[in-house]
Amino acid sequence: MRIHNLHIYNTLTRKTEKFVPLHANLVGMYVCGPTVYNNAHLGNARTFISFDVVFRYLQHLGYKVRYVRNITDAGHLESDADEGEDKISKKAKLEQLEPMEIVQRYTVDFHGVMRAFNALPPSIEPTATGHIIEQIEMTKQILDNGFAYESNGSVYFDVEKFAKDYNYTVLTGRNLEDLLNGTRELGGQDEKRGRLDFALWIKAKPEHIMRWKSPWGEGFPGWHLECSAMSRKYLGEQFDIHGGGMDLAPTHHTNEIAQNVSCSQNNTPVRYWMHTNMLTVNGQKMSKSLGNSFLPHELFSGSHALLDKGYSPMTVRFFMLQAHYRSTLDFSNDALQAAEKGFIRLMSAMKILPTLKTADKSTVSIADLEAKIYAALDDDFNTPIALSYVFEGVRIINSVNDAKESLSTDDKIKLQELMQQIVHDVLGLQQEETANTDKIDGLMQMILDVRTEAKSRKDFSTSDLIRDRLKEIGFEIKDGKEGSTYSILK
RNA sequence: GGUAUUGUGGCCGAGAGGCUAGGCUCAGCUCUGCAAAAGCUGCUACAGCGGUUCGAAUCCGCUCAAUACCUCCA
Repeated sequence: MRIHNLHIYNTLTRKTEKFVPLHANLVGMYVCGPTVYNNAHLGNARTFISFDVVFRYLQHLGYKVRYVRNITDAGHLESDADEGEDKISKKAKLEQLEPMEIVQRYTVDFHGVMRAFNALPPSIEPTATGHIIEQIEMTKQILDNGFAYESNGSVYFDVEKFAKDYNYTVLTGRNLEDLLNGTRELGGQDEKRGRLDFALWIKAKPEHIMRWKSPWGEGFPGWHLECSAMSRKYLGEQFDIHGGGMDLAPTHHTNEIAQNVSCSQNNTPVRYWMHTNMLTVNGQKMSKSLGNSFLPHELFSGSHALLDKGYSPMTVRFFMLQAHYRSTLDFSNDALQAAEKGFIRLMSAMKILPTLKTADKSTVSIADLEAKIYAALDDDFNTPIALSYVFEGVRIINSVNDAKESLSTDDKIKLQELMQQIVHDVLGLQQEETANTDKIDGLMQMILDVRTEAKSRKDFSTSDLIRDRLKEIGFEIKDGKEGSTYSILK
């Protein structure tokens, strides 16, 4: 276990607090996953990349982490007022497919996107439809505890009753009265008693495809319930970290807490709530409904109208890590361009690091650099600051390579370990080169030898011709003190 | 309308009462046959107006602007 001093910003307290897990060395973390009725867009990806770094860093520190991220494959209605159609069912009807075909298609898509961004798979990825029994049991328990009521085959959570015994708005700190006033009036024939009440179980209309038997008739679970039931099942009545996008805090997470508390009577089901901020486009939130969302493949290929060219998954991951997870991040061509250059510089430094020559003494302090990087990550996963010090490392590597600074053998090993662990293991950034096979390498070496020979004869027209022609094909030549090297341009 | 949050140099984006964030761009220099790369140096910063303080981009107040939530979204 690494000695550390991790602090996490907790939405519950609106403060950055020292992280102390419930059980030493073990961490339970739940993150709200996607509703698989559509392609995942980049905003979704940002959240999961942010939590991927959290997961990776916790593991790096030596914790045994159980990371649960659900797949919502039922119960998510079009409106939080518990009206409208189930999103999956709607899409299924639209495309004339089985709901499970929709679920399968977009789950596969989601996993592909996560893999492209080098996000580690969670420890458990449970689905809502796989936990109907748990959700029914939980609904029963909440009913028994008196915080829900049945109405015409549906079961609703009684928010105002809950608010008498507990703090319903702990997470957002909002005033309950304001919420009540801000919500629309209930219609005359409404099944709900209170304006803020939400469904635990919803009676299926005759045309509804996805339905299960329950003590209250055939129906399906409410959206908020699955996360409560599954986090409870796999992480217990109280666990360490719960995460999700900021837009989930006021409704989804608030209701989740109410369900957990009313079910188990445990006042604090989650100790640290983490919320990631939104990805914006021209200052506006990227969202499916606004129609300004980017699909990952549009970004990789550059086919989106707002882009000049494509950007690789690792460039995008690097770009996202240059902003803190609790800040909005604006998506633009210029910003991506800058990120791409920076990322390439980082990766080429990583590549020359093992080849550096060592000296008797170091002129730089690797221990200092290490301390600064860990201090940044310990401060609420501050990846932009950590990256700024990683670039200090890049400067050191390049300077040593230019013989302007020197490294002892020990320090070189230390720097290699540090860069490897931070850049690859924690930040999840990796070299992404087009197939660099041995044959290409041998061929290029031969060409470079011919060119070097020409240069030694001061036949610069030949050496320049070789360089220019190779560049046209997509190979860039760099002449260094120790000879020429090549890299494949994208 | 209510409730929040934010406003940093050409762009992105950290920080946060006194000490160069960083990346990209641009200009100059060093190195190099040239180029590229790399290193060094420099550039118009902290929305506006007041206040607290020896000192504020950082705290307080007001104004302006933007965004988010209150309705589906990570």
